[in-house]
Amino acid sequence: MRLVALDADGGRLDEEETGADGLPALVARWEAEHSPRWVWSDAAAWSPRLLAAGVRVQRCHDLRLVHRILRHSALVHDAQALRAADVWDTPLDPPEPVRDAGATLFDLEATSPRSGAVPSDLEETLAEHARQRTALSRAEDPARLRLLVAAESAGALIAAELQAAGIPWDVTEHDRILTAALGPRPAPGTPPSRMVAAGAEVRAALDDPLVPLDSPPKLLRALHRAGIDVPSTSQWELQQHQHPAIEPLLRYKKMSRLLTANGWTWLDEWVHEGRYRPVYVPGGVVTGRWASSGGGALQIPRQLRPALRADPGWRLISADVSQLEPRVLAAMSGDTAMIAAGAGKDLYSGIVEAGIVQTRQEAKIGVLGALYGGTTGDSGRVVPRLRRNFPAAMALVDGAAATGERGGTVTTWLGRSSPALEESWSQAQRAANQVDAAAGQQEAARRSARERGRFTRNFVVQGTAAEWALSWMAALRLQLARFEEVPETVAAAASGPVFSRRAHLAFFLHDEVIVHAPAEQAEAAATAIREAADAAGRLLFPGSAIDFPLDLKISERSAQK
DNA sequence: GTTCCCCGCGCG
DNA sequence: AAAGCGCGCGGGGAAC
Repeated sequence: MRLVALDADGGRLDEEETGADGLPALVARWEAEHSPRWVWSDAAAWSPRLLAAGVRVQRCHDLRLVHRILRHSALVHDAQALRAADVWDTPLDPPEPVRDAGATLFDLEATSPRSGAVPSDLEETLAEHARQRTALSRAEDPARLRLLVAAESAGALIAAELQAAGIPWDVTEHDRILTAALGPRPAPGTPPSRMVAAGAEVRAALDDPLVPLDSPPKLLRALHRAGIDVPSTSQWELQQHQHPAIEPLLRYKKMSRLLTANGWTWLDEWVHEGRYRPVYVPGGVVTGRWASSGGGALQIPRQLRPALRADPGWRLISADVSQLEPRVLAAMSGDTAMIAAGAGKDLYSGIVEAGIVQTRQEAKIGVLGALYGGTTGDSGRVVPRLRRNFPAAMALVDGAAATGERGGTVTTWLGRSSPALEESWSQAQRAANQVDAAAGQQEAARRSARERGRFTRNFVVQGTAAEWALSWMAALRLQLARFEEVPETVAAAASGPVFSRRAHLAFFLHDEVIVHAPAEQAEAAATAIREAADAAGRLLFPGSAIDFPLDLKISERSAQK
């Protein structure tokens, strides 16, 4: 394969050829000599093989991810050429981890580039890069879009690095939690003892020795037969009722969830040599949030947090942002009252102290209602008060909702736009507005419009929060990469060649990061996390008084909240 | 026998 | 307690 060096205007400066085996060494040399921004087809395809060889790059431009932003962004006016190149519009997940070691027939496929992936040959890579450069240079507000492009690309590197380093995971502690909750690990195919016991209690209370507790339709019929009149078997419906079967059933459901989602089978499949290596999917959510694929990385139950444990002589530094989304909304809208309510403290308490609501819980429900479009219950009662006290913030989300109800497109702070609607949606709306439209048709169209409005209302805030989080992690990653290496004697070998001797990101969850660091670097890592949060705030909202306070802890074990 | 959808629930 | 947004996953069971 060939590497080409380009100048700032896209002109060719230099090029070099190498075989696949020589690639990491050549990349390492160019990285050291030029510190370039690597333009490549897809970090998810290139980065893992470099990391495995002990090579890390500082910056990249991920053509696949950037393409998906630019082709939809309302800030890009001249996108015909980009949209025509639709092989680049690929949502492809990273390759499946090889689960079946016996599948030798497919070994070749597992190590070669992914079938159906974006092009990776030099000419098409250069052509797409040129299209993206053109689109960016002609965009409205190119500076913001360039921040987004850089942040999204940094995210692609971080996702690959998080997977390579892994989360230090204490199998013994995980087993202890499972055993305490479920009973000792049972033989394969048999349920654990405490589930068996809870199941027996439910069946006795229902006076029905054969109820299949794992089949919602059958369980629902059995509940009805016992006189428990619930519309579904969900826990919050069950909690409304008094019956001796309810308590053991809820207990059974909790245990069943833990066992099937994160039980011993999960442990065997996903934790190896003390590391859980989740598959992150940057840009996997329409709003720009990350998704995950396999292992449920973004749904690790809080109950299992104690199983995250630093290697000997290392620490975990976990930090989450307090009320990220409302703060992002306050900053975007420049709502001075809302910014002031959160300044240096808990935003919800600030709303109470400003005399807008009585309790922190009310403040939280009201703010979530504002972000999600809640109209009923407590949230519906509090939102109007927020609308009076935070007019700019509420105007921003109300405006986004109104745009969505009309079928319009909304755009995040840095330029990611909501996906286009199906033509059938607009047709249904038009049809419902004809004089002869049936009442049911009109009601369905109104409901669908309101749903779209709630989606676009939330999109601008959730999407901008995702941009803030990417900027935070990108700044943090570069700072951590400058830390000194610690001696081989305290290396965390399981973190792999790039990360075993230096503080590194180990976990990310929307508004939370965990860094795994040698004990002597823990304080410095904590400082870096705080500085990166401040930097992200200034980068996205220069001149704004908004702050992003962190809840940060240094420990050997990740504490349960 | 395989594929797809729904339910329910974990996370933010 | 959920509600109002965004996800992934396992299990059951219908559809193919």
